[in-house]
Amino acid sequence: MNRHPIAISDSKNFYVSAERIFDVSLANVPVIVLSNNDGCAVARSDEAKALGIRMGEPLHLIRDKIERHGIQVFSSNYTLYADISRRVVDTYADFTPSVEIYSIDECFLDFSGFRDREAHAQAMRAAVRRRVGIPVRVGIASSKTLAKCANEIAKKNPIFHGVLDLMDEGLARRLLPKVPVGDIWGIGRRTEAKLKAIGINTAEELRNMPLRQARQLGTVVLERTVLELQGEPCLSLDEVEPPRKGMAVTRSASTPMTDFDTLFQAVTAHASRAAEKLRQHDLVAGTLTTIFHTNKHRPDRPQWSAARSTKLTPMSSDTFDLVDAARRCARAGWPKDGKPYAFTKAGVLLDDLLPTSDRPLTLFDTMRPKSAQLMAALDAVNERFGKKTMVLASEGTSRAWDLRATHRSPRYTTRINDLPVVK
DNA sequence: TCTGGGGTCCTAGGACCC
DNA sequence: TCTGGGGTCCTAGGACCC
Repeated sequence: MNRHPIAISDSKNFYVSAERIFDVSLANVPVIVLSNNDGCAVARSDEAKALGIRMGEPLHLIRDKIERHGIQVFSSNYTLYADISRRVVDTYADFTPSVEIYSIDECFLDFSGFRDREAHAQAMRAAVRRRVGIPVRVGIASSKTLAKCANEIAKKNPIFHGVLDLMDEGLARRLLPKVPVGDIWGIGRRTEAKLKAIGINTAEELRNMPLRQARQLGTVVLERTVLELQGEPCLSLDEVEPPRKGMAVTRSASTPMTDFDTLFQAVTAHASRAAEKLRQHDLVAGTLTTIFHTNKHRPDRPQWSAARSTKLTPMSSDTFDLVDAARRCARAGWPKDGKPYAFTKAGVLLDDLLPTSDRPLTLFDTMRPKSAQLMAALDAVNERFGKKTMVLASEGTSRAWDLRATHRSPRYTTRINDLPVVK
């Protein structure tokens, strides 16, 4: 089989490493970076990990430790991290023709064609260290999942000096029995438990699992993981970033929201931030959803969660439209049974995103059905398709026909399905 | 009035990732 | 008192149409 080496390079404790670039006094001391709301630790230096600070640990539970050990604490600075990330990617690009950005601190790299892959990876590491100041580790294998395994092993065993090449089957057979099944990319807590229940505890054991059984236990996703562990690539290197499908603005509230006005304010703020984000990315949204729920960490208190969606017609990135839609959704989800709920989280989700330039023609504005707008929309269709055409509002309703009668339109009438697809 | 199957689209929920 | 935020993909089941 023709096996192309894929590398994954990830930055060590990325947010912490980024902060350290600008402050040498942070070297060799415990450092943590907090989540958006300063709620919990999302990045930890090795020293902080050694003190037992866990990923996602709430700040209020570790105040003691911070005090006692003089741990340096930072709020997250995503603008900075994004900039550092871009510089790291630029450096990778000097070492391979093909880079897939997987996350803010990880890239998959095409490593085929290099005679000494390990030396090449070491040279790349040194370059990133020198030019950007970030330590990275590299795993190499014939599939993404195996490369992630290699990276994981290199991360935990200093003897590899930050680079492990698992293209060699003999080496893979020696090392994979030592990788816990839960450490494999794509195996989360649920699947780990299911696998352990049937005696599969390591990467080596998972790789030998019958495909049919894998599919039955964990759908095609698990089946792919097994194939990938066998060295058969199922996930290709994807250089072009796929268009985004949805986006979200959600926040936990420091003080619970118990009355509707307070929730209204939160939803309003999130919706206008969401509108900003849309415009930043030159997108419009077709669907808006609001969500809010009570504190799941307090099951002793009355619980409520609500999610309500609405279609945005026309598709929009207009702050006013989004705020308006979000408020309507929130009102629809607000509890009516009079219990004293304390909401601690609210959010606005946007879906069915399209680039602004691809915004489809709006034929009927259902919120404000004015004949002038209707005729303007039809004129836009005519102009676009170069023929006299009238489009039905939808098949199976008489509304379009009624409109046609009302306006005595001289235009032709065409089924919506017969029109060219507007993308 | 009863009986059928096939296809598509949509949605909710689960699981996972960084 | 205080417990992150932002994503993707897959499946099952219902609605609807022919």
